[in-house]
Formats: sequence, C-alpha cells, structure tokens
Amino acid sequence: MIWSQRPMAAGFVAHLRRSPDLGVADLTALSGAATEIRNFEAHATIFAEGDRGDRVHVVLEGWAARVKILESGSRQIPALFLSGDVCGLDALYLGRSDCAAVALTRVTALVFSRDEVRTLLDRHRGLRDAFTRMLAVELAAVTQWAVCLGRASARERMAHLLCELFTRMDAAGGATAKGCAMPLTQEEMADVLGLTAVHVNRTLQGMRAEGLITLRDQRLTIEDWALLARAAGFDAGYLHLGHGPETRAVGRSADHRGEVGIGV
Amino acid sequence: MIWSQRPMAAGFVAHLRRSPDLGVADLTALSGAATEIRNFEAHATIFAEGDRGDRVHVVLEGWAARVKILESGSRQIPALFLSGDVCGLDALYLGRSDCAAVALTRVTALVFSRDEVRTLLDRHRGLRDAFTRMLAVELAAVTQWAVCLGRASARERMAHLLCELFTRMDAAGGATAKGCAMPLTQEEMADVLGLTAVHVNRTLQGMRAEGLITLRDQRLTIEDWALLARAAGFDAGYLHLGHGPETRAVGRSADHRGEVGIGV
DNA sequence: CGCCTGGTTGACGCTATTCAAAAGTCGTGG
DNA sequence: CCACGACTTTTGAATAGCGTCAACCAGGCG
Repeated sequence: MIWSQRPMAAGFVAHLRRSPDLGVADLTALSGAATEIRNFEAHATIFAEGDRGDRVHVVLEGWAARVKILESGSRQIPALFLSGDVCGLDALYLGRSDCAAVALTRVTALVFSRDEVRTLLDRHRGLRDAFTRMLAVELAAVTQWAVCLGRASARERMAHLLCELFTRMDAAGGATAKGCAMPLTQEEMADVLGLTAVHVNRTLQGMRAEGLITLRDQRLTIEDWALLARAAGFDAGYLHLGHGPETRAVGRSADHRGEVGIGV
Repeated sequence: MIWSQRPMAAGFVAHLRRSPDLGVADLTALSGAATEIRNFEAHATIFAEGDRGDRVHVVLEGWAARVKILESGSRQIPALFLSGDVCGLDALYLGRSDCAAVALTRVTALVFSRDEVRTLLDRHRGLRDAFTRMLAVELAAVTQWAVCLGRASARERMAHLLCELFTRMDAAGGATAKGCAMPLTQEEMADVLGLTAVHVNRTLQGMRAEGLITLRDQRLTIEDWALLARAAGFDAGYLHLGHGPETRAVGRSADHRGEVGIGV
C-alpha cells in the first residue's frame, strides 16, 4: 500500500498542505518515494545525538520527543513529535543532529532516506516550501517553549503544555471535543516543563481540584478551555495551524470530528 | 557601494559560506540585490509581533534580539542577533512573525525586501540552501537555550550565555583572544536567562570573585575559558560554526585575529 | 544641579527541589 | 490465584535557590 493512503498519514499530509503553494504533483511525487514503515518500542532511540541523520522519520502513531541529557543526568525534552510530525528536519538540513530523539510510546514511523528527500525537494518547489515551512514552524514552537521555560510559573507552563498538546492533537484529527490521549508520564511532563516529577504531580493536583482538567488513564479531558487557556496565556498562533491568513484568536471551535484516538 | 564590500558584511558572508554548495554566482546574485542600510536606535523596534515581515534584516553592527512580553509584563529574550546574523528568517518563511525584534544597542542593518529574497532563493539553489541552513541553525540554537532554561542553574546558564556570546563574536571576527564586547545590561541578560536582574548581578559577582571572568565597561574578558566552559557544560557544536565535517570539541584556539570591536 | 539609567547590596519570602516513604498499577511467572 | 518486581503516582517535611522589595550608589546628560 502506498503510504499516503494510510489513514494515519493524514496528519502529515495536513502539515504539508498548510504550505499555500503545494500542488497535487508535489504530493504525488512524495507519495512515490521509497519508504519503509518502522516500529519503535517505548523508550527506543530513533536517532542518537550526533547522528548523521540519513533518514527522515514521520510519526504516524504514538509520541516521540527530542531529548537532551546534561552531565548532571537531568533530562530536558525541548520538543514533542505527535502524529504527522516530522522528526529530524534539523539533521536533514544540517547533516547532523544536536539532539537525540526517542519514542515515548510505541511509535509507528514512516521512514524516508535523506538523500531521496533532498532530491525530491530539489525538484519540487512545493515540497521544498512545505518542508521549509515545517522547519520554521518547529522554530516558532521551540521559541515559544523557551519563553515559557524562562518566564512562566509551573502552573502556567503546565496549562500551556496541555493547551498545546490538545490543540495539536486536534489538528492531527486525534482529539474529541473536550479531550485527547495523553500518554506522557508525570516524569516525562517534568522533563518537558523543566520541573521535577514531584512538582508536576502537585501542580496537576491543583488544576484538578479547580476543575480545570481531568487526567486519568492516559487521557486528558479539558473541563474548562477558557480558564485553562487564560491560565496558560495560550494563543495557538505560534503553532501555525490556521488555514486562513495566518491569524487565529484564542479559543477554538469544537466541530465535526469523530473519536479517533492515537496510540490506541 | 555594493553592500558585500562593506567590511561589516563579513560575518553575514561567513554564515552563508558555511553552506557547502554556495558558489560565487550565488554570492554575486545576492550582492546585486537591492538593499538599503537602515539604522535603529537602541530600544527601537525592528519589527513587531505579528508583523508580516516584508523585510529581511541582516545585522551589520550592534546587537538585536527577539523579545516576547507576557501579560504579566515580564519579558523573555529567546534569541540574540549579532553582527552577520539574519533577523526575520521565520517571517520570511511563514509570512508572519510570532515574536517582535528590537535593537538592544544602536544597530546598523542591511535590509532586503522579502519578495526579492524569495525570488533569489527560487533561482539560486546555493542561496536557498544557505538560508535554510541558517534557519536550521537558529532552531538548533533556540533548542539549546530551551534546554538551559529548563535544566540549568543560574550560574550554569550565565556561564553558557557568556561562552556562546564569545564564541559567536569570535566567529564574526569581533573578538580578541580573551574577550569581546558585551553591551547587554544586566536586565537584558536577565531576560535572556530567565532570571531577575538582581540575581544576574549576584551570579556575576560570584563568577568575578572566582576569577572566571571580568565584565566591565561593556567588555567581557574570559579569564579562564576551560573553567567557564566546564561550569556551563558548553559545547559549541550546536552553533554549527565549524568549517570541517561538523564536529568540534569543547575548547577553542586563540589565533590570528585583530582587535575588531562591535558597536565601537 | 537634578534626573535617569544601570549596578550593587541587604532582608525576607515564596516557589520549586530534595529526600524519603507509602500506595497504586501493571505485567510476569509460579 | 497470589506473589513479585518495576514503574508510576502520591504525600510529607525540610531546604535551597531565586524572587521581591527596598534602598543606595555611580555615572552621564540636559
């Protein structure tokens, strides 16, 4: 089966299509590329720090993350990859990755060879723009995280993370009106948020007690989006998911989607 | 005078040349682009948050920064632009900037129109690669900062910032063997480091007392590079300044450079 | 001279960390 | 079925790191 017909590839195609000039021919060319489906167990390394990045991975199912481990042994997760996200754009353009990537859950990934992707990007302007756009969006997302890590409290960061994850899951078709899958352990959340697992636990307790969220059995339910977004200072603009002229207010519309879980 | 003959453009050209396939024709094409030299006073806005980014700025002299101001009024600086750095790559590819940019000192910038740059990138593969590479390097740099902000202590972050700034200034030809210009106020450093100005002051006092650095009259002198880099856990790899096969150890070689100050 | 910006210092308080331990959850094997 | 171990969540108590508030000093400039 051609990869683009896999239902889980929808998120990836949606990312590509956000580039305004992407044409059908571009997608056809990409569909024809040689690919391989690869599975990673939870905690498996997708690529190591310093890896040459000969392969570009697209997450189809499951969650992956960039990780950096300091000498002290503490770990920071500067980026999460959800369904549809491309993992290894930096290595694609730089020929080396500064940051390892690991699977957080079981991950199914679509694997392209770097050389083939490069050839495709050379020949197809629409694909080129789409990939560069994804790189720029990744920059915008990490920038927003740096701002949160530098200036937001534990509570604000947590609220922001949950808002971002829900928004991204929604965009990938993996959310219901009020919630989505949330397979991260509290320790992994701590590594994203720059906190300890203990403090993550207390912060979550607080948010639960206030009726902002429910988080149970790997599933996040947002009980009060307006309050949560306000607590986070969340504005989805930096994710660049909008279809229109790149403007989007806080808030969202719960619409027409069905129950499509991720990693289930 | 054609901009590429300006002595201050050397840093920009050096950044471009780090892309392996950049040819003379590419540089010639870029040299021929219509440009304008624009000066910004300290604290002037180069572009605002949400700006469409019709112009791409290249810093020739002075320091600029990306800034994000939260509702609480606190400010975070997720990126600094030094001599030779391109300011506005995100808007170039996304058509909108999520983050304002301001001049921290007096800044002299080379201004290209976005449309002209896009046309050039379309026609010249070498330029295209070079610009995309710069975007990827910016991603790598912000990622490294996110890691520091999340997991490093005040002291480690400060040491890391000073190591990075010195290394970048050196690469731009603006450093001597032991030091470089450092025009940031302690409050601006605090906004980079995610700290308060008071704590920045105390952290600097500590590092001075230990003989790691001297910081006086807008000038940084690194008294013990090995100790400072160790305190920071600094490895310059993420800056992607290397000429060779993208590998570079900690440490550096003090060499052949003269006294070329920035903003003097 | 007075004002303004930037640097310095002290006292105090809060946020998040650290250390420690207990309880819940899951898969595995007897 | 229960026992077991590994992992995760939860809770408590003590502490450290950094923030807050406030004051004072130094230099530059109108």
